[in-house]
This record gives sequence, structure tokens and C-alpha cells, in this order.
Amino acid sequence: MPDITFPDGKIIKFKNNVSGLMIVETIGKSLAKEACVISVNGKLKDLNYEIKENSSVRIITSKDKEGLEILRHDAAHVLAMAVQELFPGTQVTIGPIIEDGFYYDFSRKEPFTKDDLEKIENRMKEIVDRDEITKREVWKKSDAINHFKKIGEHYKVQIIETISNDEEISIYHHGKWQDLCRGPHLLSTGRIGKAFKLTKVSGAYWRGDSKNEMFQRIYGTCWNNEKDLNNYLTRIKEAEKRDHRKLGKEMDLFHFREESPGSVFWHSKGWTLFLKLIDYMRIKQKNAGYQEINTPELLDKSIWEKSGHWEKFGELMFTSTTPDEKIFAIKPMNCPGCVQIFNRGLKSYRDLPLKMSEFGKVHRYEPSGALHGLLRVRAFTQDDAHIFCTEEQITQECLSVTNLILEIYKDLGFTNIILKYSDRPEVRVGDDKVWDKSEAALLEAIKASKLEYSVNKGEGAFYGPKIEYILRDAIGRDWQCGTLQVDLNLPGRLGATFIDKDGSKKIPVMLHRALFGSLERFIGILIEHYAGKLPLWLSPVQTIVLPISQDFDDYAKKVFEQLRKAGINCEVDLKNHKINYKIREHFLAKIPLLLICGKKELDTNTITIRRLGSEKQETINLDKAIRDISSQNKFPLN
RNA sequence: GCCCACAUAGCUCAGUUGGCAGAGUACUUCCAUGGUAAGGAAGAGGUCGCAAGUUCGAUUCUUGCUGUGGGCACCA
Repeated sequence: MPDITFPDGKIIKFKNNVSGLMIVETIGKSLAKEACVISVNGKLKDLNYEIKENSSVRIITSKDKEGLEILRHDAAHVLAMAVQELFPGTQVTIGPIIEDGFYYDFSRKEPFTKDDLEKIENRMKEIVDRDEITKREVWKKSDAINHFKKIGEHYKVQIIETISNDEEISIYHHGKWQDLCRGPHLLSTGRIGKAFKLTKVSGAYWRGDSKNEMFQRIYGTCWNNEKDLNNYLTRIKEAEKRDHRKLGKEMDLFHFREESPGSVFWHSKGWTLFLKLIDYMRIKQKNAGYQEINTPELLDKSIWEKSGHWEKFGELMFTSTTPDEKIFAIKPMNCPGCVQIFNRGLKSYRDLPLKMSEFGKVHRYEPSGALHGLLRVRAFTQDDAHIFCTEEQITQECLSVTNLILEIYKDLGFTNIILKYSDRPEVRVGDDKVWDKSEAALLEAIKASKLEYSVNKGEGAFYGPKIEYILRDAIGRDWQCGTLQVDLNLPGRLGATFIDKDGSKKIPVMLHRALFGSLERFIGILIEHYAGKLPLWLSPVQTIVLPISQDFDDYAKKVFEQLRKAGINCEVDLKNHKINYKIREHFLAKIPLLLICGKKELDTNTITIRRLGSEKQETINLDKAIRDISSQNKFPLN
């Protein structure tokens, strides 16, 4: 005779054991329709789960986040069911929910084709129409193993074998089909609805290990209703429109080619943007007390053996053999080179903290399948710096790095930043006392920043804890950019020392830090964040002068020359096209400002300005226009 | 690296069961000389990613390679 307590505190007394379904039916018909599962004392249960004791419950509908997740999980089951109906002999493995959808991994020799995907989706809809009833059973582990062995589901057997003995083994039936699953699930397949779509098929390793067999993974997305589904599909399309590879081509910024996969051919406009970012950062870093250095691209193998990189990453390094058989590695990191400069000459504690920055171009032989436009390349420029300091200085230095990073992100239009903190891994070097100190120092710096942060236990580098700075872009995607690592290892390995107050030789702590990480990657992110519409100061072509007709070419050229003298990146378009055509062409190329001149402007020494995204026209005095544009053409230094 | 798909004009793409390669756009020239998101006409433009194979004949079929895309794995 359970008393059922609702979230609003209301209590209903039932005479007998009661199920979620019975509860919602007492409340109302529409709720009974919408309900997915029920939360009983904080645990999600099937709607037909029998409640025997006094409990507090919450009805989960598909409008709740958990409800939508249940929907997606059911869709994954129905996907597997459809696949096994259509392709007997296919083994099922796992089928979890993911952001915006679900997937299911299958073991089958023949690949699924695009047509198969369509067939499967149609069959899924049939299964929804069939409205197969869900039934949950608890089996003995040995029974479950025997059963799945008998029906040839060998991966399920492996999964069951890893379930601990005190855990229940529940089997869900949807009609005749069954799957090992923790649940909970909807009452029947009809409750999923049809707002789902299979999106892609790809390969995925069993248990996520590349040594294992590769399965075929089918991805799908599933929503409450058609409208949400369509919103999602539109969102994907919008993201595609921002793709930096597409915009990079359209805006004539860069290209890639077969002869050097993963390396960027920067066109003039792209390189202008690249250099602008560096110019800007040079100023920021100089103000923050950094000195800029530059170290060789090629360093003898021996230095990489000393640093430990050869052993760990040797296979992923580009190397070069000289005619006299010496092996040089093209640097995959800047730090060993930087330490050489630190080591030059005796350093005193008075020199610390010593901050050395380097726009170092590094090469890494990334696996071919990892390459992705500017976001994952084999040759990239790090906005790197190494800070040599004492243990006591760690907190202060981490704080100032964090502040610098936040300032720079803000200047570039990113205000939504989260931090990821990773502490000591199991396999590590260095004394635990030093780890205590550096972890505490890093944490203190994070807390002082007042930013949201998550902790990744044991994910730090083997030589020290780290922070990763993650920014959220205009359409809500997260990108990991900056990083700050405390290094208790490399300075010692590479012989860095300083003379402390008491005259003794000590090994400094080294902080590795990158603001954007990779300039190439960051430019990719910037392009997508702004959908190509870069702020004026970053635009490679800030303005184009457009004469109305050829009679005004000379005036247009004069305006162009004056703009150029004022340090503005500009062009003049003397092509024999109508003004409508030119405006369309250059706005499509994301030029932020267009300056138009015709008879009116020539007579009055003015210019008419149009801004990207606006239909307004503004005719102003030429000198004033140049002054205005110049004043906008400045680094956003606070 | 692994699985699947794709590779045709500068760009975006079509090419129907193997028979001399197509459109739009950009480009060049000409006409029009224009007032705020595509004026008009003509011309030029391709070893159909590379290499083998099958065939009288391959952009089309087969195999290998390279690159790209979507994932997986990796990411100092």
C-alpha cells in the first residue's frame, strides 16, 4: 500500500502495488501518452515497474532531457531490431545514446550501403507502426551467457561476462526481438514516434581499441517531433555553411594539395590574416613580459632522445638524413630548442621567471585519417612559450597565463570559456611533494580565474598537471585551444639549472603554454565562429573601392591610394560591371566595407559606404571616412 | 593507421546499362556606362586524380596507389 509522493509534495495513497503507468493514468490521459519512464526515488524505471513501497516519483516525459534520451535509446534498439530482421546473421554489440542521437555497432562482413540505410530506416518505421510491446526480464548470468552463445551473439556473451556478479542482468524484449540492456525503456515501440533519421555509417573498433575487430556503426538522430528533427537538420546544414574549408576556398585564403597532405598553402589573403594574429599577439606578449626567440627546425636526433620524445613519439616525427648519415628530426615541439637558449649562460634566481615565446612551426606525422582542413594538420605554427620559474612562482605565473589567454580570447570574440584541469597520472616522473605543489598552484590559478572548470582525474602529462582552455563558438561548439602545462621533467633532462639565493644549483620549473595552440587551427575556428565575416581589423581585405562607371575610375584610384597610405588593406575594382554586380560579388566574398563613388561623390569629395550585412548607405567626406576606417583598423587592445 | 564513400573545366556539379565530354558560374573579347546583392552577346577553357588490367574501344568495368570526406583509433 504505497504512498506516492510527487515533486510538488503532493501525496497519493494507493491501495495496492502500483506501476508508473497506473499513476500517470490516474493523473491524466495526455500525461499517460507523453510519459516515457518514471523516476522512483531518483532511479529511472520502466513505466510498468511495480512500486511496492512508499516512494517519491517524478514522471519523465519526452520533453525532459532524460525522456529524450530514453527515446533515443529505444530508437537504437529498434535500429538493431530492424538490422537483424533485414540482415540475419548480423551480430549486435552496443548501442548507446550520444549528443543529439544514438548509434549501434554491428558485426557483419558485408558493408552497409546508403540504400541499406534507407531500407533500415523504413523498417524501423514499420516496427514503430507494429507497436511492439516491451517486456523486461531478469536472467541468471549463466543462463544469459548460454542463451546468447546459442543464438550466436558472441559479443553480447563477452559483455555479459564483464558484468559483475552482484549486478542484475536484464533482458528487454520488444515483441520477439530481445537485447541485453540495463534499460529503462518505453512501453512499446510505437511510443518512439517517427522523428528519427539514420545519418551515417562508419567503422568503429570493438571496445574502442584499434587492435580489435572493426564493426560497422550506424548513427542516427531522434527527436520528440518532426519540428525538432528539422531544427536539428537545419542546424547541421548551417554548420556546414560555416565550414572553414569551404569558406577558405571562397575567400581565397588557403588551399591544400596532394603533394603535401596536411600542410597549408597560404594564399596572400590567408597569410595576411595569419600575420595580423601574430602581430597582435606580439604586442600582447611583449606587454606581458615575454621575450621572443626562434629556434631551429632541425635538431639532431640525440636531443630528442634526451628529451624523451624520440622514445614516445619517434614514429610520428619527420626525420631527415644528411649525406653523411646524420639523423635530424624536424621539430615536433619547440621546448627542447627553447631550453638550449635558457641553458646558454649562467642563470640566477633573479632572472626568473624568464618567459620566452616562439612562433614555432612544428611538424608531426599525424595519421592520415586524422587530417582535417586547418583543424588537424601535419605542419603548424604554435604560439608557444616557456616560462622558467621557481616552484614558488608557479601560481602567479599560471594566473598570469590564464589572464592573458582570457584577454586574447575576448579580444577575438570568444567570451564563453571553460577550463579542463588534469592532475597526476599513474605513470609519472617527479616527487609527489612537487606534484602536490604544482597541482595546488594550478588549481589556485583556476579558482582565481572564476571560470567554470572540470577535472580530468589522472589525465595530466607524465611530467606535470595541465589546464586546457576550451572556448565555445557562435553556434555552441566547443574547441580546445590553449593549454598550460607544468613540467617537472624536461628541464632536468635537458640540463637546465639556475643559481638560487643560497648559491646552490637548482633545476627550474618549466611552464609550457600556448594561447591558441596552433595558429592554423585557430584560424579555422575563427572562420567558422564568424562564418567568414571577420571583424574589420582581422579582414585581409578590409575595403574595396567601387566606381559606378568608368568615368569615375580616376577618383576611385585616388581614394584607393589614400586608403592604402593610411595602412588599410584595400582594393579597387575597375572591372566593367554594374554596381549591383560588384556589391553582390564582394559581399559574398565577405568584404566588410564597400566604398562606392560616382558623380555625386566626385563632385563633393565624398564616398558612399556600405557595410556587409546592412542595406544602409552613408555618404561622408572622404577624409573623415579614411579617419573612421583607420580608427576601426586597430588591434582591440583593451 | 582502420572502415565506408568520393575524385569530371579555376569553382559548383550533370554524364542514363563501354562508342569523339556537358551545364551553370568565373575567365577573355565585344555591346551597354550604369546609383547599391547577378545587364546582354560571343569566345576560349578538359589526357575525366595516377598506374596497370579486361575490351576492337574505358570518364564509365576490375585491381593497385594517391588524395579528399564522414566516422573509429591517435593527438607531445
